[in-house]
Amino acid sequence: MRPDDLPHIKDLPLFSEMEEERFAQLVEGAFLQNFPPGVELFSEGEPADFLYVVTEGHVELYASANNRETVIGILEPVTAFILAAAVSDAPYLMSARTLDKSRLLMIPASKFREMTGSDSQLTTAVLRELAKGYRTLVKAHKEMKLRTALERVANYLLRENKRQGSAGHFVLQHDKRILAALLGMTPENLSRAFGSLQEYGVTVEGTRITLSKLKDLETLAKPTTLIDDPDY
Amino acid sequence: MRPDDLPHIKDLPLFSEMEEERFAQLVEGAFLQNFPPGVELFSEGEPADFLYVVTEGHVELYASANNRETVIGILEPVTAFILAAAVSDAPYLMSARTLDKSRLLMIPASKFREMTGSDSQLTTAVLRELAKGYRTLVKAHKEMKLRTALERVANYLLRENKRQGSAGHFVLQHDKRILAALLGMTPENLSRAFGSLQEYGVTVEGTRITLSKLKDLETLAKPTTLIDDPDY
DNA sequence: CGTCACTTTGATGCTGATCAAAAATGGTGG
DNA sequence: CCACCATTTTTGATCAGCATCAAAGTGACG
Repeated sequence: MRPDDLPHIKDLPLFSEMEEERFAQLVEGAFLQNFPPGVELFSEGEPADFLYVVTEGHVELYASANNRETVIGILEPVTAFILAAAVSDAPYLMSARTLDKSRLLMIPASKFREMTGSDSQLTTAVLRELAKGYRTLVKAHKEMKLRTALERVANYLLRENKRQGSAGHFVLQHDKRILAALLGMTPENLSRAFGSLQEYGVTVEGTRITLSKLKDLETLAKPTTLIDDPDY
Repeated sequence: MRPDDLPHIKDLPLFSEMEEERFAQLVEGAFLQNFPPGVELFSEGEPADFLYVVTEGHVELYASANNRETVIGILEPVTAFILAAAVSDAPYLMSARTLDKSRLLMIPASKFREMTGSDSQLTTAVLRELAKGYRTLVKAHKEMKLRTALERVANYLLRENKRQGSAGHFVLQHDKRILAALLGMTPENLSRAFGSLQEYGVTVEGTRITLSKLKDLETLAKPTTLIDDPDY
């Protein structure tokens, strides 16, 4: 691991409160590794050997059953993931693959569990982080059960617009195929959804999105802080 | 609060490791209260003032948007709920109501947060409990995105059969209306799903269920530990 | 024993999946 | 830099799954 990566990682909410010495201890058995796009990091059902942190690139969490596959979430820097499995010493419930060229910190789960047992700063930070992750997942679950596919697309566009500076135009961060799975629909359906949203001022040119009738789109989407606000 | 309730509660995984004195401190500001069925305990969007523990009865966690309502989970004794909101000092993302006559421990969230900051036994226990809750939710989310309504019903029946002793017959624990919402479908559809499952050996007489062709039902349902095993 | 909520049944229509194929895009090697 | 290939995206046609609306049947409880 490059020494100049460390400060960057130490700044994570997860580690920032730890004593330097404790942090050094945690990280000494860890790897910081580069991956090309499309690499499978782990597969659901495997024992959770590592806790991961994305520091560059993007990671897709996905799950399969019955010949179907769906995306549970997409992680951007800087985010720790698979915390619950690592804490519980249980099998991964999701698989993970890199979407882009990515840089990941891999902390052996046994070491991590050992340290969460003894370092209360760390335990508290992990608890906060996991609580945040839990709430994110509740929102995703609510969205899935309470909204139609078209509403999910509309709200996704509104969230992404806000996230990229509320300029009224932005760039899709992922392939439409992956976006479709994240939104719980087929690529064909997503394409048609974009078509239907034209009358609500949505223009799609490749990955470039323009929202020209925000009001109308919001009337359709009916966003709510209790699903759409990432800080809530 | 009745003094003889305390030992019962102290036995919760959440509290069992705490020192007696700390536990007394936590519980001194708490209420242990009886509720009739159908009482709304709190509503999504409200600040999380209490952490709850069901000690008797059943509690339904539900959420609304757009005139739609869905059930996120149903809790039985003895379970702490709404941990993430209490930890995060954030608004509830779900509403809760009693389904039966119920007995609930209500711990002021501020007190709870205060103590998780200072008692590392408690912090660790909360972390474990929350990690378990997170994994339960991941399973629910996967089920929702990866299975059809009929498959969800079939798998629910298999899980419930196992939970009630694998006798091949058992009793539905909730109104079919509520069960339908939990499974992400309408009551009409659940009724029809039961009809379709007759050819797989499923008999429904009121709340009494009999499974006479387990093999066939499993062939249809394709249960997997990574969704259906509560201990995984 | 009447009322109210829950459940079932039937008819119909919308939402979204599937299948097939054309069009667009992006990366690669010549 | 261009031609080619593989992949992604779009478009069209069709179908299955599930919701909705309406109404009858059932059961619990005052």
